[in-house]
Amino acid sequence: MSNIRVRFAPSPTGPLHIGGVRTALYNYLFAKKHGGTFLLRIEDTDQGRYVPGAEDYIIESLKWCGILPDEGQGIGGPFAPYRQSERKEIYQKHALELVSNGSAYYAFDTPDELDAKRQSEAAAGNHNFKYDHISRRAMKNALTLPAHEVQHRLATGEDYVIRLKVPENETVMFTDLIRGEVSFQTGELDDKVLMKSDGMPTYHLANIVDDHLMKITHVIRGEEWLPSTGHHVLLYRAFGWEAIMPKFSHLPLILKPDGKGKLSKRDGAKFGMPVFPLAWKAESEEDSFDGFREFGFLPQAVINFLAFLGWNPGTEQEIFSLAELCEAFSLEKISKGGARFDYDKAKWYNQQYLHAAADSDLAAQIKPLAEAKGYQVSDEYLAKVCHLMKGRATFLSDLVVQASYLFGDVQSFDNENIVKRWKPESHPNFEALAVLMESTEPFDAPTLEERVKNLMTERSLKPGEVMPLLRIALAGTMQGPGVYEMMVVLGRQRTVARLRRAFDYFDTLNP
RNA sequence: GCCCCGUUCGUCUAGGGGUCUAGGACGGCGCCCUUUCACGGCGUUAACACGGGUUCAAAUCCCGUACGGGGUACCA
Repeated sequence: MSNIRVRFAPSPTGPLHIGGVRTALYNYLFAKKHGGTFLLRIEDTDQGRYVPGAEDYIIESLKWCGILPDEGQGIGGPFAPYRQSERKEIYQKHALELVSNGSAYYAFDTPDELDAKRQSEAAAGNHNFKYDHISRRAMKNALTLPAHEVQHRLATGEDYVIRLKVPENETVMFTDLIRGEVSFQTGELDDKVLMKSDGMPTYHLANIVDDHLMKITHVIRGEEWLPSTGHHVLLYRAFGWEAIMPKFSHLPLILKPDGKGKLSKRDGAKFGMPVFPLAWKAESEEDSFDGFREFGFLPQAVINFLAFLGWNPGTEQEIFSLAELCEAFSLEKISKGGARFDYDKAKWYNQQYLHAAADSDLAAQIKPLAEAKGYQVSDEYLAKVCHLMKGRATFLSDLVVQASYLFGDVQSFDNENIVKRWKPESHPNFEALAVLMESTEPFDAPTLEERVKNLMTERSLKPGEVMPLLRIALAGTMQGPGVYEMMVVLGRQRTVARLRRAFDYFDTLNP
């Protein structure tokens, strides 16, 4: 067991976005590759954005994907609690430590005052007001106020925040495992709030403290965090942890299919595809979504697809099981540029996995779908249907939807093709086929094929004038599995009855 | 605006100075298989953003420009 430790640290503000799932996946793969530990931490420091149910959703999603954490919220472990709202005192203590060593300071400017300041600055032509080493000299904080007044304000319970005191003129540099050296001039960085007036830490403080305390060795997160990593390094420095801080890797973003910006929850409806792993039910229709699972995706396919969205092993193999991904994964092979969400590729992966899946496994998975449609069939029968249909299905649901005629009577006939092909005068020939079916023994595909071919020869019938009509009689459509295979699955009784009924119906179209 | 990051076929990508007349996959197109639809097989389409360097040699290294993305909150 190596001491590699990584974390997935989502915020429970709603359903877990597919980009978040990929971040979790890469963390999981990296941990497994190195025999390390993958942990789940819930970053719920924003009380205002907390959404009930989101935490369970996150865990359910990881479970569905098969990438459950080894440690963390919902699992437990030596560094509990793993929910940041339950670690308030820890952050408070650490923030105070920074205040006392001069790396942070109290500030009393209210949100309203800051807004007003931004507006007045904007009116004066400065559109990028920052609370930084220059502007802090003119604000209400422990750097400008006399010590006794600061004490008084604190003592009387006035609202305050603690801000990071960013040095004026330094270069802060770190090595990103994906991007190489990245550096920032501290003069460009603002004095980030570390502790909010409600007593909660901001992400910036909490993630540094927790990553250190939880002995995280590698931070693998989205690119949206790259710009604030300068602050994070400054924080490690302020705590005296810079020499042992985690290695950073910033993942490229997943972009909209049209490439215009990062993929967002609204893109699902816009492009007719899922952007969440599982369904999410909110109060409004607009905020409720179906997930990959509800669309009929297999989790293995989603994982394979996601793994390849921004990563590539450098070989020409495209299909990878989770275990193979763990073996092949490396951070160095992650690409730097953002990757568009390629839904066609996702569907292709699903089709590949569907095709390769065992009939019985598929049967178990579509059973709820079949039952929901009111179909009452045995597991064995379901497996036979899967065997017939899986080669031409993209989604799990296709196995049920496209095979409706295997579960019940034909719902609609392809009348156009019937009219084109059916000749009432050959009804006797088709009746002869039905009679043939009644006696064919054994009732299997090779035997049926042989007998039908013999009969066609005897009566000088061409396959083209027989097979399409048999197909339509059994399935109603010109599409589907082999005619003889369908007959076997339907069984002798249903086949014969269905044929006779259909031929009578055909007569009514072409009298 | 400012800061950070990025830029190879339509898309995901391989490529880490010569083996690149740039490889694979998805998509598209065509053919074969099959008197269904798919699967499958074969073939085809199509890219190193631009401009300067460095070098005997650059898709690969450096600089600039353009374009794209991200960040710029008492959100994460």
